[in-house]
Amino acid sequence: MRKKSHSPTISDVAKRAGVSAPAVSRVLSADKDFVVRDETRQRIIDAAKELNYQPSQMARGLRVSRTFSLGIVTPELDNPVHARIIYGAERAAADHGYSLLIAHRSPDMDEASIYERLVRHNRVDGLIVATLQDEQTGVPALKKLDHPFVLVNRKAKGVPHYVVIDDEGGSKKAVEHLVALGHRRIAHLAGESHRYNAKCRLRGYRAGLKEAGLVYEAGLVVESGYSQNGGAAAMRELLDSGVKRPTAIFAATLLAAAGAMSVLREEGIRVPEDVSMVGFNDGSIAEVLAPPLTTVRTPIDEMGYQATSALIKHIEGDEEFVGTTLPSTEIVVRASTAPVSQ
Amino acid sequence: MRKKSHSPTISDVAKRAGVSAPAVSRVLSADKDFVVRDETRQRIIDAAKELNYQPSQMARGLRVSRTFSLGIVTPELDNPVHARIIYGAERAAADHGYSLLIAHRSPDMDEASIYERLVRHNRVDGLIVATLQDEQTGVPALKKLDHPFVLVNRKAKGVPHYVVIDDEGGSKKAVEHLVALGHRRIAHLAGESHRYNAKCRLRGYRAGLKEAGLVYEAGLVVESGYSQNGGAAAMRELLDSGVKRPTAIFAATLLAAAGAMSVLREEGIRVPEDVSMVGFNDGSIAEVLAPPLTTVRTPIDEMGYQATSALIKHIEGDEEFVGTTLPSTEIVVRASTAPVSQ
DNA sequence: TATAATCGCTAAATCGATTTAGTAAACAAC
DNA sequence: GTTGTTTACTAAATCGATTTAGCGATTATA
Repeated sequence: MRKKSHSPTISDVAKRAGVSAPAVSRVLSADKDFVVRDETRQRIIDAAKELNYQPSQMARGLRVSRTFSLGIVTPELDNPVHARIIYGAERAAADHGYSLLIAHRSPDMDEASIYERLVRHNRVDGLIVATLQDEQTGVPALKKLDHPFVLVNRKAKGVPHYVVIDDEGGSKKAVEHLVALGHRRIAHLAGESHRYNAKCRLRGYRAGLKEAGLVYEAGLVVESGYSQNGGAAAMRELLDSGVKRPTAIFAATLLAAAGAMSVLREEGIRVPEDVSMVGFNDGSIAEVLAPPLTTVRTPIDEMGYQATSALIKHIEGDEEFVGTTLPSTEIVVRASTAPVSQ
Repeated sequence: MRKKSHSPTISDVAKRAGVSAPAVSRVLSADKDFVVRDETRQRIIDAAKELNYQPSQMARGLRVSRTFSLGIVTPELDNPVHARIIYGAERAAADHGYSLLIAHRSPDMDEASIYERLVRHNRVDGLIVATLQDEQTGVPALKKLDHPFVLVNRKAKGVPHYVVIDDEGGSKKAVEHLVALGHRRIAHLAGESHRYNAKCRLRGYRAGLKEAGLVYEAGLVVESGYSQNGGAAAMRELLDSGVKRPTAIFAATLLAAAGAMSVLREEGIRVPEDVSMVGFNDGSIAEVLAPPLTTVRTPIDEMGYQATSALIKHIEGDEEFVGTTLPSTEIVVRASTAPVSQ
């Protein structure tokens, strides 16, 4: 009395249409090399529809050695940036008939073993690597698998399969925005220096300064990491460092900006009257901060979407795969930035 | 020249161990009814290890009609609450050797068709329904599938398979906290009245009032929904309504609290000096608000974990499945609550 | 010594699709 | 009228596991 009603199989459809199973298979997969009379084709299609036939991906996959599933490896599931990458990836996968399997990597877990589990155990057709932790060990591990993969949100040496946002360009825009408001002493709360995004954003910051004819001052750059606590600590460090106080700050992330603002508030330094603040990557948090935060908005979900689409194309035989940098970034001006005083 | 090196199959292992494929299968799956000499068993285990053999879930699934995968249906992937449910679900799935397939439901998508796609197309063994939208249509749709499922974060009539947090108890604690601080005019920014969680939290609010001997005043409850914009609008409505201003507010969500606080700020009403604020569900945002928000912390990821574990047990033949309400909730006191003034 | 029971395994069927090879029927060409 | 082509399909093999049925060898029982 366990299972009574199975899903209809290809033979059920074949029987109903009065043909053989292969005929059904080839008609439904629109095989060009298979010649059928229109009438037979129609019978098959009708039968499939009437039974609401869905081919078993398992049986299909067993034969063609594919699972039609992709694995996405992500740290910090509750980080909105990663959530949006997954969101984009999920849409792309669904659009192409693939399913998306998520694997969370907690910081203590071995990177390589997660990749291996997805490829060997789950047999995913491809891997979406959302934040590769360590280029030194991660990239060789990925390459050794000899399986299609794509890097999201970072590049790595010798890996042509990546999709990133324009961290550098966006950061430059942030600086330009501040410069346009008259700021000339602009600090940067930077991510950890070994991180890909951190490097790009720092580079963009420097490019912005340079273009405005401002000199880079090492004392105005403090490593904060990406977190709110890091942002707070870095802000405090900056205030205590003895350098002349900046009139504006560009933080490497939204959370770091938020953390920095809470320190400023404690110190009685007003935003934006005394100091303007810009954060990187937009998010709903930006709106509820006091004051609402000016940010650089980036196409995060688009990044997930494009990476996944490209991966699927690659899996399905499209040999060329060129890395993509999504250009569109824009400043979302809120209340945390204002013209420099006096 | 396509694929050279396949993953090792059961026959590879069998050959290497000098036995038949079934022997390998039964030894590796620790089949009690299969009698082997210890030496043969060891040869098989060694061979499997040497080849790094992983059984193909596809072949296995085809035979036993299971995919060893679960589908989780979630709205608003970038909502931290849902992210944490997924996080918990992913861990539970991994712990039991299942994989987790995520399906995002955007508000415009038909609920039933997503369930159906997961069950019919992806053939998941079970469904984790994280926020059922509409009880009237959703529950019959789920039941019609005749497939194991579990409701997370809400109950529904006639569905014994659910895991929820203690919305009511947590809300009561929020009120108790405020009462302990001397507040007697406590408002509630409520979720939409048809939502499960909203109802529970309102009930908890009323229970808290009652226990403190306070009378429920309809004018102090405003429907805000769960979002920051909703919280802001409701706050404004409350201020404009003409009722005597409350000294404390319990908001149904963290975001609603944040939105409400931004309105208070605009109006020059200080938190917590003039009004105390508590939000439901903790999250990192709480720490960066001005002031940092007192919240009710709930075991969200635990909810995802337990729901998934229970679902798997159910799939694997455990007939009994009793709904669970996770008891532990606690107040996280931050700077947004203070003793009532005068 | 013949028969039964137990041990330790294997052969073959099966799951539901795809793919390769092939075949019957209709028609054309020589 | 035989051979060759084309048309429209089908039979059988296959993917990699599990499961059912069963078989030869050894030990126990009558």
